[in-house]
Amino acid sequence: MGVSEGDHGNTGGNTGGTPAVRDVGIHEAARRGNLRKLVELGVDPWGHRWDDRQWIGDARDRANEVRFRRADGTELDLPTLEGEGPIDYRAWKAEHGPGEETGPQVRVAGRILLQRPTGKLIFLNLRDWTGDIQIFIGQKQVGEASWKVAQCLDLGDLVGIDGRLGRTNTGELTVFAERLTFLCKAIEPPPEKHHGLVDVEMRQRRRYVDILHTPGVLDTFLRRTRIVKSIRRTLDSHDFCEIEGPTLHTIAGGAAARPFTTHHNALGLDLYMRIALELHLKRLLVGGMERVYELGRVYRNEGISPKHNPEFTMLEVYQAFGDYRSMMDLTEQIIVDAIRAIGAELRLPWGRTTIDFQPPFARKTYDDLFGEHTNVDPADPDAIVAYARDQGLAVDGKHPDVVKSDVFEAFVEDGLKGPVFVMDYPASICPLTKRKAGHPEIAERFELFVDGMEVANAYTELNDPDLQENLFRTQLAGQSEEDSMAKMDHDFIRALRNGMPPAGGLGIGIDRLVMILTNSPSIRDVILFPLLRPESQA
RNA sequence: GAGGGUGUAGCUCAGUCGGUAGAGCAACGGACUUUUAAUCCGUAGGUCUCGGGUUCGAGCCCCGACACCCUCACCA
Repeated sequence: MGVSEGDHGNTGGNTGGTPAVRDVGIHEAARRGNLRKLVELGVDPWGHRWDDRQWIGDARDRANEVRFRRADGTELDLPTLEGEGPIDYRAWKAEHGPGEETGPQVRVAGRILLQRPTGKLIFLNLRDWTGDIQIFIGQKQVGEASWKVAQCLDLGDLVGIDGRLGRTNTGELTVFAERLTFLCKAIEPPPEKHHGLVDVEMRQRRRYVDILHTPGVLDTFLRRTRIVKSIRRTLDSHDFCEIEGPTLHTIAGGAAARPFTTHHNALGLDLYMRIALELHLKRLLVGGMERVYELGRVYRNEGISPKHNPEFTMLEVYQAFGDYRSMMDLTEQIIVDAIRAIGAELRLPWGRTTIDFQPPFARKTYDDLFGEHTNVDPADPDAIVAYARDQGLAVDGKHPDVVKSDVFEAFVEDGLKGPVFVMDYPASICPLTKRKAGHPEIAERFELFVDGMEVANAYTELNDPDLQENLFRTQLAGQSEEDSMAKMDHDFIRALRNGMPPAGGLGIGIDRLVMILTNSPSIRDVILFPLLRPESQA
């Protein structure tokens, strides 16, 4: 850094919360200098209420109100920049004059992204979350007080502008400032103005900078909120009610994953962060909440990858007297509604390809896909084990259906472009699922795959308490207890003994759905604050 | 957990064969009332991620650590 406090003489003695002992970089020193000048002008550098303004996007929408009034009283529309380069608006005025431009009064606020001072005139590019607009600040036009404030502006500061909407000589829509109101100082400089923040690690650690300066980031996260709102709207329109279940569990049930552990001091109780929403929602089915869902965070203590974050958002839905086919229709509607909610087409770009979400999505059985992709008879366990061994998969000591599942995951799932519903899984790997009538070896379960990624998972829910208890007791061969979904939960069994209506249940990984709908290659592109190791404080 | 890659100014990036650390933007000083990544003149800014080693000499070679990215494994 090299610039110590004394060098510029503008950090010492500052009582506005400046850290007492710290090497202040040249950028911070300059900004603190401007901050002090503002204070000397009697301006609060941290601003005040300014909520009677309009969005920049709304101001831009008033562009058609900017008109040219000729001396004879007639009004003309202005030429616009539609698709073309800059316009020589000065020449246009000379041609159509004499006259003057008129435009509506606007009040906007935003962050200074670019500054182009040209002597007694400053152009700003101002941004709020609805868009950008150019500001014209002329020394004569804006008045002495505002001009003095304008001399203290740094990139990244927040300002409010009162002025008239108009166009500059090049035709650019601009607010011609009549008053400048300072709203907040930025002590840290923004990133490089052409490229923004590029370093992936810094983008994640300083998401506030990323959202502001990396193109498309704000849009992706706003789309995420629209998708989530749309999902709630779709479910609410079918009379589902949203609940909040416990996130601290004494038994980490409902899925096969390693949990995070935690501890309650007063109770002296070790607890798990939930890995799924399932078992409590089903208890509510027993309790008569016939259509119920939760949209919330679950935690899995597993590896991190472009498709996995330790905490992620899950939707689980349960519908009394439905089954997995009801859930298939609902899944389609949730996704199609969400795509419409973000104003996208049903044919969505995905990397270098597109994915077509025109319903109905393909529906194929597990065994059919298994046979298509492996040329092995899905009903022949010996052939499957032999195939798995040939392909180098570990088979020793594993239940044949586990081997079949391993083969499916290794050689079928990745090839599923989708969207495709994979239906009817081997019952032995689905301990919470009802068996198909007349086919006890097949579970009424589907998973929705898009580009090899599991996006949704649904069952016809198992509601036979005796069978459920048996499945909890029977560990599958080759599965360690901690890897198994089948963790005994006596209270859940007791709930089933009170009678759970036959039902369909559905789980959707919200982060993955958002990835696909926003064409984001990594789950960390759709999670605001993904887990990172702490920054070293050196 | 295994393998590969990256780490240089506030930011974005160069850095040749191992021989004095570079640019653009940002910053500072100056000029400029219609600019568009404004322009022009000048100035300042570095623990080359960290720690060892080899060498007369290391941003560069070797060893180790840390962080992030990618692939694989566990998982959704």
